[in-house]
Amino acid sequence: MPKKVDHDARRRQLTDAVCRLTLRGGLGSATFRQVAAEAGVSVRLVQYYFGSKQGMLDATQEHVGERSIERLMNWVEKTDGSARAVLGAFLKSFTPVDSESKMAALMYIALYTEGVVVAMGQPEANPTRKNEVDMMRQTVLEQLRRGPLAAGVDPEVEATLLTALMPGLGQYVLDGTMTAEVACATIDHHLDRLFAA
Amino acid sequence: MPKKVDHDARRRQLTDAVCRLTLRGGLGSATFRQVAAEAGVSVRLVQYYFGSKQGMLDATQEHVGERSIERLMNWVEKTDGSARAVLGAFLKSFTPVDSESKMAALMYIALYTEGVVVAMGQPEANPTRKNEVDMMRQTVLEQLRRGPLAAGVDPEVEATLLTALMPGLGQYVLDGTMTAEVACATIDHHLDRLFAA
DNA sequence: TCCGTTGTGGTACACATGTATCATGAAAAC
DNA sequence: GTTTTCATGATACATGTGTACCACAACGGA
Repeated sequence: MPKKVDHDARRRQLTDAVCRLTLRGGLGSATFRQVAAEAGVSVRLVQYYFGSKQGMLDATQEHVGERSIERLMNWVEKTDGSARAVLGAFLKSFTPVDSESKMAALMYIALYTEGVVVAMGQPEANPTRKNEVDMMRQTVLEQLRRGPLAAGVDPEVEATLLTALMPGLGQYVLDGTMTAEVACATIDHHLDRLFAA
Repeated sequence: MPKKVDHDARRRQLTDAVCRLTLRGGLGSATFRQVAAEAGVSVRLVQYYFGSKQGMLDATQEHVGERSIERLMNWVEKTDGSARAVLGAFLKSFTPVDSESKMAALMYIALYTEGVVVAMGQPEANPTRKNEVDMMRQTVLEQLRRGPLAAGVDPEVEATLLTALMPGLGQYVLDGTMTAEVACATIDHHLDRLFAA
């Protein structure tokens, strides 16, 4: 095999370009030509690595997801390990605080919007999203069950509520409706109510 | 002036076509030619009524917003007028239960996604969205203040939390992650906690 | 040394899109 | 009845898009 080339590094370089372009100008700006120009390579190359445009978008989505998980793990490791702290770190990792997480949240919104739309016609056609959200809810549920919870708190219902709270907070921080600090404070306030002092 | 024509009716006919097309196939399907074909008119006509494509999308957004408000008013009028009931009706009106509200939620997501993206670069460039969310939060806040609230409930913080909760619930119902019943039950559960029995 | 596989560039093609232009019908105003 | 103004139609145009095709460079194996 000729020409030793780190395939994964190349792919990451290209998906990074996709992210930067999407950040300014929206998903519509992520065209083959623009991506090639942004990454400083030829159109043929991005075509070579992803085959089709959908392949490019899929790879980008996957790449962003991996980085989000890494970021999440870092946040969780810095806690004292209590359910309250771990859950707070977990939820706050979905709030766009720096440029990195901003990009992640934005890519999440941009990429999944189309998915939601096309999934409307044929239900059960897009199982990836459902599984992801279920996993998120499951994680929240596990931490809630570790307790100690305040009296009368139902972990199942609260897990659903917390999971549903995240997209809205992310959106509002992104578009400037509220600051990241307010979003985090809202999370903390609610967690304080759920957990026993 | 010749040829009596109900301009508003025509515009509504066209924006309805935009909605139907967006429903299946996403916003990308809402092209001049497709809209014209869906509405059974010529391309020139839709061009005549909206000028540019952005004008068409803006008009659609406005149209969807008006219908959502009408629907909301209907829901609120059916309540007993208590703060708890009005707030419940208000929040549930954002949950996509039938095809009408599904379309509204989906158009909301599809149309505002681009707005969020372009607003990232220049903050304060998209005041419409912020004002809308602020108004929603203001409405929630007013109802919360009417009480009676449970002990230790801060209306300001709870208004923020409730406002942020809506987009997520809407999304999850749309993509099939949860049913509309679960979403409404989650809202009720939380409101029961906030309001004094 | 030569060869074949792999990586990369340049470019052409078919197509869809937004918009502009030209043309026509239709009805009110005079 | 003529004219003017509004509403609508058909179509042309420039552009940007995804993708396919052809050519070549580079490097590992024979």
